[in-house]
Amino acid sequence: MFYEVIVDISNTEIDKVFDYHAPFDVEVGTRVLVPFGRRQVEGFVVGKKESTDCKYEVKDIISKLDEYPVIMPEMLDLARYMVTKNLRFIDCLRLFVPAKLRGGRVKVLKKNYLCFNTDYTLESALKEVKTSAKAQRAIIIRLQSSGMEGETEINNEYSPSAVKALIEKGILIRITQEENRTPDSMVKELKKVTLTDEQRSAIDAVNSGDPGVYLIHGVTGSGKTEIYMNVIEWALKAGKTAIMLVPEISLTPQMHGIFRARFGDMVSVLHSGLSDGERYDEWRRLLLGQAKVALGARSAIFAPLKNVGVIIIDEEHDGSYVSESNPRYFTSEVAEYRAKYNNAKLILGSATPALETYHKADKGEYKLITLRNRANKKEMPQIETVDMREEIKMGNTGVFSAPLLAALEETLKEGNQAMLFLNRRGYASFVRCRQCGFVPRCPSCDVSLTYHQEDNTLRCHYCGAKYRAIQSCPKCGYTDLKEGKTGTERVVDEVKRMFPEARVLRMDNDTTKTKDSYLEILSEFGKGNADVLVGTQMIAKGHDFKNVTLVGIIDADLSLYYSDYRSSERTFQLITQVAGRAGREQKAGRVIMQTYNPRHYVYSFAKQYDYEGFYSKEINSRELTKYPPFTKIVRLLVLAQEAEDARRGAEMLTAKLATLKTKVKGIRNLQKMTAPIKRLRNFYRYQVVLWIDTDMEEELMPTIYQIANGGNTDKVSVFCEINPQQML
DNA sequence: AGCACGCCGACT
DNA sequence: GTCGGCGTGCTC
Repeated sequence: MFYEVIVDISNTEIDKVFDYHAPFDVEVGTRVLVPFGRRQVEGFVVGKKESTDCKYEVKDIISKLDEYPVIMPEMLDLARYMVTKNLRFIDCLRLFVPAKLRGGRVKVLKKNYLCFNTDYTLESALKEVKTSAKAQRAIIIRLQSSGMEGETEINNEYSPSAVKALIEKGILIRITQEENRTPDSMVKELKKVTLTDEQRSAIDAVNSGDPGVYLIHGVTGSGKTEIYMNVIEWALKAGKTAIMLVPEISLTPQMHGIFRARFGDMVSVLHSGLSDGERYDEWRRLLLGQAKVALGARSAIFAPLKNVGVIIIDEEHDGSYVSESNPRYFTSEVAEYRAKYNNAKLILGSATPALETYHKADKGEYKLITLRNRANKKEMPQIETVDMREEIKMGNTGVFSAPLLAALEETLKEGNQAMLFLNRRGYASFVRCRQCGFVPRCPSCDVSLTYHQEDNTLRCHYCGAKYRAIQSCPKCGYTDLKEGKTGTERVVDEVKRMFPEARVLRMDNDTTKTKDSYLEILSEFGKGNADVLVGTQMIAKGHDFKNVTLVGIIDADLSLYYSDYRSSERTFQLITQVAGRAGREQKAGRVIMQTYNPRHYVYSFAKQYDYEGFYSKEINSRELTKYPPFTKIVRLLVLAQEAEDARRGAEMLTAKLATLKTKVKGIRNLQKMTAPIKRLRNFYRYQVVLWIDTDMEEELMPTIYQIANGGNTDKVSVFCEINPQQML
């Protein structure tokens, strides 16, 4: 037999099938050790055949590395599909398998058990040991009744020597079993919930419906999680399995707890916080069918489950579902592929669906289920806008408007909590000399540096470089420096200045460097050990604090100013999400939103929680301007150390694409320009952007990828993205 | 990716 | 004279 092997080396040149021979049988999907050039490497068997047309000398596989295939046929097909999206085969395979497995680093946790030998009865066993051997007699009595217990437990309770003696006599038998390391979760009580009519009919619609894609559009607090769990239950009852995806940040211990309480050992949790060992164990439980529900972030879409009945993507619009680097993939595309393969249902849930998703539901490609009411019947908090231009006219140039300040004071007086949201970290976005206008910039990037007060540094938010803050202008020596736009640090400062007795916590990229720190901050706040939580984006998501009665949005316009076709959509989603943090339980909440642009349509729709209204306005303008979902934007990013190389690379690509544009139909527009950030980490950046008809993607992309990849040289690298999340 | 082959500079 | 610099080419 001949075998097709993909070697475990992530390099485009080598990312192809190599034929090997083996005197023994190897199943497709197994990892093997093969001779490769003058060395030995690991590889994956992806095919099997009777003969080979290989012109080289075909070498023999050295050995199998797994007892059973670790990649199922479905996943091999998936990898072949992903290869058409310009991904390397090996990078896909690596996604499917825990890192622990590769490089022969698998260590299975083993545990010894002691078992009473049933050839003996209690009496006959006791006869074998002297009456003076108290420990041995006690162990016999204990094990005879319990049958089997952990060796370490018995050793600790009695004595290892007694155990050893009993094993030697043959009264006890030692059994070694493989153990799974189970990640900790807060085990929640299984709450009996009564479903609302809306939830009931949503569940019925999904469970009695055909395979396909369902969009559950439900306001925050409409009880989507309950719906998901019911649908999963239904899949399990039908003998199928389920995948549940949530944004990385919402994978809190509470979330595991809810699922563990409902599904017990059937769930396997996969997320970035797991140790290699834990991840491997959870993965293996899925592969071996010991667990049937995979709960996790983005990468859990690759869970090794057979016979998937339902895939759920919660908070479908969340940006974390698009992988930005290395193997770039869209979770939703992979999910649709797997759902189709398994004839399963794909459920997308969100309070603010991505415009493209809602558009598909609108066209009838997806089945739309709408939940208009919160499960607990509570009203959504009132959103008030404050016109910051008026504040300035009245002489208030501070961070907080008068209404927000008053609301903050009231909240603190009543002993409630407040959340202040500002999507900009640091203290001030830049510093500028008032005399000569000098602004410190990053030496390796084309951006200005952000001032961080906590360690008195100037930092580049793009490459991470840190410099000592300046006291005076290095150009003219003037010491009066103006600070740029306010960041979270400054907001904390201001709150402390205005309310010295208030306890303030800050949550942003700078305060959550370790993987657990964000959970720590949230739990501190949840326990009531702080009155105000100031934070970026990351405080916006799915955490319920019952004492939060005020949410302040410091600068609502921030996400509106990005020159990005999605900026309105993002702003709408962000406001809705942040607003949802106020008044989750008994207490009523209010939201105060500061803006310089109060008449922008995003705000009027967001205030009314009118997603449909926003959608129809926005979709119209997308249609007029021919932006997604009416086209796909393809961006080729060209990077080089020398500006001239990057420019020439972009020029060459533009020429080729322009020729293509004249030959095929479906390319609407083509532009070459410098990237919005002209230089990053010492690389000059140019981009070629093209707008292609949505239905032409499959036809055009292979050629476009080919052109893009052809632009790579020893000096120039080209990256190709479809509908990039943000164009830096 | 790695590892070897290969063809030019300053050293015991 | 050699040791070693990293360019380039190949891997079933």
